[in-house]
Amino acid sequence: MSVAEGPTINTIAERAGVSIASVSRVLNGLPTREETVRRVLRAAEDLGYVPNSVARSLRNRRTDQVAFAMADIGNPVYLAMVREIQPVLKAAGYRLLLHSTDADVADELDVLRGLRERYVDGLIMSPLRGVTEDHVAAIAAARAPVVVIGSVPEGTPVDNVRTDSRTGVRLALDHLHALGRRRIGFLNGPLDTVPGGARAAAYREALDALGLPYDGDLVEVGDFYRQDGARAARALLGRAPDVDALMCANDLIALGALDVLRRAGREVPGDVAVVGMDDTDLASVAWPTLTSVSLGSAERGRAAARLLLDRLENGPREPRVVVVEPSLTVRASTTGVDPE
Amino acid sequence: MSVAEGPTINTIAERAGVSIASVSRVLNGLPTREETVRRVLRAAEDLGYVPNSVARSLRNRRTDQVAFAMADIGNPVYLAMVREIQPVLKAAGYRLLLHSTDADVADELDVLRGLRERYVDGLIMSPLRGVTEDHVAAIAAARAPVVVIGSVPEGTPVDNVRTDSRTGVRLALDHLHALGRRRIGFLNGPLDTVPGGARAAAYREALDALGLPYDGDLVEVGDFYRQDGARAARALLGRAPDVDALMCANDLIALGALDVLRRAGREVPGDVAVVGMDDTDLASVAWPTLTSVSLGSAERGRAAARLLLDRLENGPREPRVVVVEPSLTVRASTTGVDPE
DNA sequence: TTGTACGCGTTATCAT
DNA sequence: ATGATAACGCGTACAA
Repeated sequence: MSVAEGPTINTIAERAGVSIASVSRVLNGLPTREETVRRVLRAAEDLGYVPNSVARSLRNRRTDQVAFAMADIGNPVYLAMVREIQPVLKAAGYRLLLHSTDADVADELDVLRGLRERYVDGLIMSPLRGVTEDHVAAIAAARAPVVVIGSVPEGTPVDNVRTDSRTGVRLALDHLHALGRRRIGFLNGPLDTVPGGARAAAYREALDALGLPYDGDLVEVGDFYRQDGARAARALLGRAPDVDALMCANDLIALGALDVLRRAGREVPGDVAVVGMDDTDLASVAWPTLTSVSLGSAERGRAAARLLLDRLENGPREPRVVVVEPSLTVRASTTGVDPE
Repeated sequence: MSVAEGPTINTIAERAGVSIASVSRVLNGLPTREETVRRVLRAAEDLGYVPNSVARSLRNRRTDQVAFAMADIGNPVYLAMVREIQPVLKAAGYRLLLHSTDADVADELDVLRGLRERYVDGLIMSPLRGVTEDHVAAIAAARAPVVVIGSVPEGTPVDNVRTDSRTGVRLALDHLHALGRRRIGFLNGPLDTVPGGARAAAYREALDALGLPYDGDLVEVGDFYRQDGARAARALLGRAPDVDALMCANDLIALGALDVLRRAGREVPGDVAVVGMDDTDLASVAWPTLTSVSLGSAERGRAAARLLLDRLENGPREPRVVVVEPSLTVRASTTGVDPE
């Protein structure tokens, strides 16, 4: 509430009867005569002095801030990432800034261009619709290190944390096949998103590998949210009532599918087995609990934070790629049995 | 990746053959001779100039940043708040900084004291264990406006957004009573937290109002997470097998209770009705879907952001209090019927 | 050991 | 209309 001006090193210098240089030295622990140290510290204490971080940033050319730009804070995947990123940065003395781009490419580019204002020392970004030429250009002009979570075009000079959703889909379909399912439907997200595109290809590949035919009636595309999943599931069930399993491009879609199956009186997994993707917190809350492909969101967040810190502390070096392996968390929506 | 130094107004001035004052004027849209404007803009364009936000902050004494400090990003309640706060701030031109204090009072105080570094223009804070004298002192010394989400001691000079969990508990118990439940258990969070304490009192009051006796066997205290809820539910069921309803201090606790009831073969709501609190996303995902007391997390977040913006834009004024009314979202865990 | 003076990049005041 | 110059608060090379 108070609007009083804060004390600066000048105020302290005056009060302690020394120069601002001495004040600065004492405050930064540089060798100083004991008497001077005492007087400065005393004055600083009395005045309740706290260094101005903005001035310090200007002088030091670093803000001790890092930003994380994601599509949508509401998505549990990004939440899992933030949860891991935050403590890593905090431990290293960085503050975390959050950008929500609403999966809007223009917004993403704004964030990247904004880096030139130097309000952060680095950025972790997870672009939904992929890294375009514009992204690459903006990253190059950014003058601050960027770590991208998600796939980037071959040869893009950026630190990069990715997963292998292809293998992820494969794990899921293998699992379903082993359970005897042969009519495996696929509820995907938008094809113009990176995950959507990759998962579409992966689905066909996995079918091939299993010797199952591709049937367009078994595929439905919507957005990545629960209602879209419900809509898609309804459509697919109408067209292909004999479907005996649903592979979903993320957990939210799977939840929507579960809703629809329940209302339609189809048993899960008895009639239709369901697999989600991302293995979010929701998977263990759903009923039946949801078998889900983990793409290591938490690990990816942590890895990205570490890559960025390393770059911030050690400067330029070869761009690095970290790949997080997917895994399958089996729950009741495919086996009928809940893991402890 | 590049480490090139960025152009400053000096660079531009040189290139355009004018003084830095003119550059600044042009860039800030102050009246300037057309010829000068053209040359400056041209130079700025050529050089890809972007103003340095740190220098600007130092000069303007404002950072255009606001922080939100919460106990735990993992908690869906705070997530709901962030989701609302972010767009409001963004629209007003502020960046959002996130602090996770792990419900640690010392951490909260650190954040408040940190305000004196002036790295943000304002702060929204949601202290779990209440506003202590230390908080009040730190807020007063902060030299940046603070908005507290949660209750604050009477007369504390801070903008404040609160809800009325007392009424919230009352709504839930009325609902359960109307459904014929008479042995209503209570799974609470830690009593030394503000929500925990308030809800404990509210539970007794509501029982009184309904003419139901208070029975210590029907009350269990744990932490605010799912496992704690499960533990508490187990204990309570052991002591009072005749319980016919469970009021839970938040949704996570309720989820834990649902897990236990299911394993124990108790029907929900047939044998035991369950009510959660906070009405998070999880409530509609759970099975059965969870009746939950909404404490307006989203509204509270939005209100807090607005209060802060108002204070930032209009300066000192009387501290204000916004109260968000609770409401009950009825779902299957009490009625057996899903809404819609 | 200490003080003076300059630079970090902007904005704003005051002459001209 | 424009330019020189003084802040904003801090850190440090250099001189004393």
